[in-house]
Amino acid sequence: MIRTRFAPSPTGYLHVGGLRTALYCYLFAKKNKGRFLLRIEDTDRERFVEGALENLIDTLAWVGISYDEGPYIQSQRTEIYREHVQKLIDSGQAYRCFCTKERLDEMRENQTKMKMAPMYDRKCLDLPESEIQEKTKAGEKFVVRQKMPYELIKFKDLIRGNVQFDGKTIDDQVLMKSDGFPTYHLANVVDDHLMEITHVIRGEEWLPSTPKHIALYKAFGWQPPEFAHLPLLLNADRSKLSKRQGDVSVEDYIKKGYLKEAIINFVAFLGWNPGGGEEAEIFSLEELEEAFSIEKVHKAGAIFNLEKLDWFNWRWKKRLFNLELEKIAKEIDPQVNITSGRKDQLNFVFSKPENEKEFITTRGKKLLAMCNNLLPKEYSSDESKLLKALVTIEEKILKDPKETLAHLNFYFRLSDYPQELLTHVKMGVDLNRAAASLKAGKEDLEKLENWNLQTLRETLMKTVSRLGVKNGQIFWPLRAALSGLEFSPGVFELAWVLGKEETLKRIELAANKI
RNA sequence: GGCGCCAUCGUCUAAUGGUUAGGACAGCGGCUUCUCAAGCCGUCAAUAGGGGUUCGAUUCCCCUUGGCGCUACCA
Repeated sequence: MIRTRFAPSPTGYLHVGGLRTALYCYLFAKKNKGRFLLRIEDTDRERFVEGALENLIDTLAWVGISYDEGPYIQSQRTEIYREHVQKLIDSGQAYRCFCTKERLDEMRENQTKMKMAPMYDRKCLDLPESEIQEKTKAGEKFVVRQKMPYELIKFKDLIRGNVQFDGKTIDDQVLMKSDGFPTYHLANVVDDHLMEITHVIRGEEWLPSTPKHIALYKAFGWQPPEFAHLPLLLNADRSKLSKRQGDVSVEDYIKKGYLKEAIINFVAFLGWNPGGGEEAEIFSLEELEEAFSIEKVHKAGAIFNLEKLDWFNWRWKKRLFNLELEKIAKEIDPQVNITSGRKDQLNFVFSKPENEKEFITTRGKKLLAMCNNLLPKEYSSDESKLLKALVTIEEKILKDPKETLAHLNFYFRLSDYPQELLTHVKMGVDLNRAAASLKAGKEDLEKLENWNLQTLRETLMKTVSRLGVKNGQIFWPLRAALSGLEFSPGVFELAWVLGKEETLKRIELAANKI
């Protein structure tokens, strides 16, 4: 039975690198029908942050990564570590060290000066028992250090292959701090063994510590688990992803409105991909569970590139929204014909016009819900108009609901605009052309009785052919007249939302400007 | 400094001892019932350098270079 764990220290919020580690641990367990557990490594009391644990748990739940066991809290297990370190002392594989911080600092400084690697000089390694008793009785503080074996330590990393370190170059690691709390190295090894972790999947920054851990397993007489060291997530300058160069906490991205699907998808593909020539990139968590394999994880670090995140986010927004639209359409009209002409772009053909109307209403209400409290109340007085208007700016709302009002205002309040807006040099629309187009458009629209998207399009296309000009030469002045804006939805949509009366009024107004 | 890890387009990456080295993002260009956007199509763009092994290497090996990580009573 495969067992993995995510073992963060609650020193703040969940880091995106941590999220990816958690995700890979989770995916590996799922893929292999194993179990995934959460363990909180809070043995550093100085770095304890109030609320960090709750935040961590909430964030994991939000993205949909669930654990089968835990959370286990290391600070509640200190007795276990104490017992275990005692075994190591008894068997001579760890020893008490009474050296003061001052002595250690001085020692390291000297070593550095002499171009030597700073390492503990083992002053306390062979302290006589009597002296230990004496110092302890006198209340002297001490730590427990691991007696690092001076031998070659080899192991096979699932991602990196064979790796080896010379024990002689590795410091006698502190296992137990003077405050009675274990260090990461001890607690981690003890817990991983006790919790029967089969695969330790963690960030690459732990690779140099792995020989210490292997030595510890050996000292305890335990079988070490498999190790897999994940490539780092990087800043744009290729340094380890840090707060200084942008947002690193998952919560920051949640706040910015990124979807969990997008965050998961993006992070999963940073350092991993399904391989085998697979070119699809949009994967749900469930699909990732199926596709994941640790062998396909990269060795090199990956830059955390927000542009790609934005793309994933957009794809997921569209996909999720379309899924809902499809559901709504089918509920309204089981006979509805849905075609996806373009990527992520659905066309709905209903069997009855009433169904289409209802669909637009429901669709509009959905959009309204996304930005409701951002709109002035008076806009709701003509609900039908508001809902239609929302549908015409659907994509903008999906992009950023906070911007809805900016895209919507002109439907309700036409602001004054300069005469030149009605012209367009590139399309060959001067004032004369604009005036003629407005006049022709108004004439044809006045005659139109059945006012809908379809008929509006037909009518105005006829206007174009009647005058024998290019589309834009008719549409641009009309669109400008109806919106009073440089950018807006298309002219058919505008006329459709505004209704006949308001449409003609706005065209008249524009014509009077010339 | 010591120890270790890593190296394909700007970025994320695919593939293979023999390919026109593929895709995606970004960029650029174009298309569409007008503008912005979206979408579609196209385009630019890479095997760090040097040695080997081999008929042939981007792929395997070595060196160099570069990048990164670790080097705490932090994790």
